[in-house]
Amino acid sequence: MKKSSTTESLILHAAERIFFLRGFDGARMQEIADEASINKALLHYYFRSKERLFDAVFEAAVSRLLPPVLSVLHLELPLREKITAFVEAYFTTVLENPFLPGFIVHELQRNPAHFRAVIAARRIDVLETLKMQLHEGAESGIWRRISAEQFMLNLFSLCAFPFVARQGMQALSGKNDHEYLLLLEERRTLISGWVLDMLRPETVNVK
Amino acid sequence: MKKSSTTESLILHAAERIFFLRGFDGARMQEIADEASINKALLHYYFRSKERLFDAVFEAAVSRLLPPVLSVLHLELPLREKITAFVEAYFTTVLENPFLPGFIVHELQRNPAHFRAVIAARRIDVLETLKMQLHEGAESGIWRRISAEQFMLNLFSLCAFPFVARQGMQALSGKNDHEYLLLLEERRTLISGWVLDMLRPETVNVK
DNA sequence: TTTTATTCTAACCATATAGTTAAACTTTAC
DNA sequence: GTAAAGTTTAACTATATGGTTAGAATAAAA
Repeated sequence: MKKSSTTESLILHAAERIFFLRGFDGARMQEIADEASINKALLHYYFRSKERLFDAVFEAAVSRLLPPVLSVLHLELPLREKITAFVEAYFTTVLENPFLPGFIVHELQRNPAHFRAVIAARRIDVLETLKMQLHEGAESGIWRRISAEQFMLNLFSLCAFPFVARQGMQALSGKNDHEYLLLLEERRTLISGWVLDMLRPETVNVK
Repeated sequence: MKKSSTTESLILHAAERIFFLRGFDGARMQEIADEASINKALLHYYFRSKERLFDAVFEAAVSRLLPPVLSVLHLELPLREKITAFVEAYFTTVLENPFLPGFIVHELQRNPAHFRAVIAARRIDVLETLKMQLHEGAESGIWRRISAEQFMLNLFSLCAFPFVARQGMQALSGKNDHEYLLLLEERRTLISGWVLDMLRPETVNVK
């Protein structure tokens, strides 16, 4: 049973490349088979159907992105460090899988229930810890009052959107792939500062 | 030739609903025909092929989003007002077409050249004016030094991502449709403040 | 070595889908 | 009112696609 496991992961990796690139509807089983250099029937031998193969890929994708990224939000860390840790975790993970965010975002639209199910199954609660921490910070006057939801949206937006809309941003900015990567690396060092700026208590009339 | 123009826009609207929801690959010509309550052959009579019909929808979509949103960036306005105007334009447009951002983002991934072509054809240059304005602001010490690209990314990210990843954010936050809309309306009033926070010259050790 | 279970393939099937055609219906022009 | 042009439809075609099957090749067990 040595061969089976390697073939299975061979298929999974090929399917991942194709599904990441084309989404569920755009992907062809034949193309996945070709990508894996195997017969199309073998796909069905290992994963009964296109749906199941896709589910496996999606599950793996979510597993690769969410845990490393969301777990830092629960750590016992000052907000400042937590933000930096989040940004680092996000960029590290996503720079290794640049199509991941777009893939997930598209599946979010295609089949919202799918993602909900995955989230529910993992009992993920991102906001719990964050809410407390932000509340405390606001009470003690260190941070501006902001809902955990808006804070999360800001953090996610600044990190994820440049990947999700990469092609569009490149088109608008005229940057080539290399230049855009530099831009992303620069962001990696800047985002946590920006997020903290948004948290700083409002200064009175900076002019 | 009265009927033709109404039928054409009837088809376009139906196609828009379906393409927005399912993307090019997920959409079926039959479903579009049903949505428009017409015969499938009529789609081909008005728009030779699925590709052409999609192109028409995409062109219309880009036309609806980009001009109102990007044009404000060229106005002779102080940065502060410009940012507010941008956010207002974005939310006004997108709240009327909630699937627009996701649709464009997906097409960006599926066929990057398509968007590039549209941008090129319109000779859009978002950064030109912005660069000067940010440079002047930085020279005079009013604003922090930041590249126009990063600034644009920040602005776009904070506005667009909550729409693009709406289903995911709702899943993570547990908000229902109505609650999420409230969150978006709240953002609409907050984003320009945040963007300005990110622009404010770095204060020395706020602790 | 022989038998059995597993892994893999070529050829096939059923169906869904984009696109076509020929004819009917409707509007416009005269 | 009639002919021509434009619009719409039912029925059809060709093909792409997900999935199946029967059997070959390979590995494991005896």
